[in-house]
Amino acid sequence: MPRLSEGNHLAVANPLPKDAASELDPSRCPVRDVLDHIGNKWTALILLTLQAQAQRFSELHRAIPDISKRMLTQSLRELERDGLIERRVYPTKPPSVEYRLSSLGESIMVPLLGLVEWAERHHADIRQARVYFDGARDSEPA
Amino acid sequence: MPRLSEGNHLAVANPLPKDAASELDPSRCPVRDVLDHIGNKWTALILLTLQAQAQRFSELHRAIPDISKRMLTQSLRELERDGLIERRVYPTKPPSVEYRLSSLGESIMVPLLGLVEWAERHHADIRQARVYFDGARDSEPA
DNA sequence: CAAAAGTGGTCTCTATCATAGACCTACCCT
DNA sequence: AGGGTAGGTCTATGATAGAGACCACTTTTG
Repeated sequence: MPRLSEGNHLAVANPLPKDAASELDPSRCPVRDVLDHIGNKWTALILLTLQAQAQRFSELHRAIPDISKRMLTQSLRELERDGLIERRVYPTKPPSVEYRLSSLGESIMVPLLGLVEWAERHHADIRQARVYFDGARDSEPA
Repeated sequence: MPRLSEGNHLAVANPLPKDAASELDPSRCPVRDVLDHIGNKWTALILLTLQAQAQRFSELHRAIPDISKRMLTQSLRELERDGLIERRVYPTKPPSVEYRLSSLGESIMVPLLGLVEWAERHHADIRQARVYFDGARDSEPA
């Protein structure tokens, strides 16, 4: 049967909604751009920590002990570059650096906290699903 | 300087017991567990694609052309293991496999779509912030 | 029959990236 | 002068993502 006679590079044969199609293009897909960043293992964690209050580098490091300084620096730079946090240097005796959410950063907290809430509410379900999945694999009949 | 309580870490909502060790353990932190997964570059994209409609392996691959089969398989397994999607094998002539959101998977779409909406709404701000950040480095005023 | 093509993957190789942790400069305290 | 804190940078290394070959099975086509 003649399927996909069209030569489109996207090759979407289904009448998918427009938002699904736009997500295919990484260069102009906001979702991928944003999600790739906040999904970066540490970024969301940093945002959530800063949401409580502005914090200094070392405070952040203590709050998230299992991040390396290098990754903390890198993640903070990225968040700063994206305008989600602000970096303020105070010319104190040893110059202290404070990181705080920008207004843009605060605005992302709303959906992000929604996800956090979901995670807390359904984490047990996920763990249970994993146990079942792994168990079913083990006792899979031949 | 304001001393941050050591147990702050993400548990903004709950009063944290002195058992800070449990917070350090990523496998026990629902937020990290969940975010690490849905932030995994492809997983959120797959969920969003499946949200439109249940799809087969090849359909998914066509819908997300720039994922390799290997990563698609791996991501689908992970999502299945976490109970977010269901894998149904139909014993057709060439056995066809259909992936669809589970009820748990549908429930995560609510906060996830919130994040998507945020991303679409603020993507311009982010890009602008990046331009400013990168430009400010070059033309740093004295 | 033989070849092609589609479905649902697995396997291997390689380039990239994150991580740990050593190191560094500057300042303060004792 | 030794040690501690602050805010990082640098490097070696292990894990990981990505590309693409390969596989078993089946239907279609010549």
